[in-house]
Amino acid sequence: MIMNSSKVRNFKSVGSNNSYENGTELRRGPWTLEEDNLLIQYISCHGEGRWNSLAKCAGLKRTGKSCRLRWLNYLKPDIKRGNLTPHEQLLILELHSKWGNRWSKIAQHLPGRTDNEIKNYWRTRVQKQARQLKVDSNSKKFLEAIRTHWMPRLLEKMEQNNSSLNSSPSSSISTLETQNFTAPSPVFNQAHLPSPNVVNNSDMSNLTVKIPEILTPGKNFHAKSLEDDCYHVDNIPSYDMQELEYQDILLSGRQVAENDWFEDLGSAFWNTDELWQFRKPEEVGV
DNA sequence: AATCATTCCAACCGCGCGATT
DNA sequence: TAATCGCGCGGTTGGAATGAT
Repeated sequence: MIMNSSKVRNFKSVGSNNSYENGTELRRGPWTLEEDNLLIQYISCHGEGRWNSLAKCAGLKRTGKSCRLRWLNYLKPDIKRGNLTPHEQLLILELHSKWGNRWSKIAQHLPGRTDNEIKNYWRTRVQKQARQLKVDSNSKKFLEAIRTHWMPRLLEKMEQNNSSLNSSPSSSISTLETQNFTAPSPVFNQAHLPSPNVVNNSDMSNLTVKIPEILTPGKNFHAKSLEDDCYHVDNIPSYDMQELEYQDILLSGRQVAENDWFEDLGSAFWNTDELWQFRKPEEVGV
């Protein structure tokens, strides 16, 4: 992948404090096509690693760190481009609920996706929704919203993909995106999910997603507590009592709609074609 | 058409950890 | 054992692209 030429326009060299010991100035900012080619050629011949010496040996006036970043996030051949699939989005939501901001760890389970990409996705898409709803993205309210609204919607989306795949064998949608999922109907307590429940390796063909138990049959979609439903979030601070009051209103999928906040969320959340787009809070009365 | 605001993402930075000397 | 080095991670930023007014 060649860098966007518009980025090249703004290339700037570094100041005097960025230099090798021999006085050669280091470059910063967007990479040029020439630099990309140098890095690709060098790595194809010598492999990765020893980034500082690699940078020098390759004739790049860059820090090893910069070379590593450019390679891992952009130039590496198996980097996957384009929008995240519903499957990948669901994985991110689920894995983030387990591991928090452990982006590299999460990325290990999404082949071709980088930690940087996943981090950006979380900040620009997921946290945006939290901001629009005026809730903290780490708050219990928002996490429950993800679990009870977003995840089922993604599963539904995947089911749609699956259907179109079945009806259209020549579809370009990869079977890897759908084969391990049986998406539930929008009525959450009818959710049917695959097993086992664990993301078990980095091979996408073998990936399965652990869905919170709240979405599994027999749970009747009734949240009790974080402990009860095995919803683990490593880095989430303890909730204050006001937050905990929401325990009382986390009801079933249908009952949830009676709660103002969730009703607004629910209607705002899924009425658009794009999975991500809430309407603005004021438009939906939040 | 011009200006301003927002979104998105590539790239940078600081820090911590493990390996090496 | 302490000092140094190299690497990887998570957080943050800069600016192009896009949208709104």
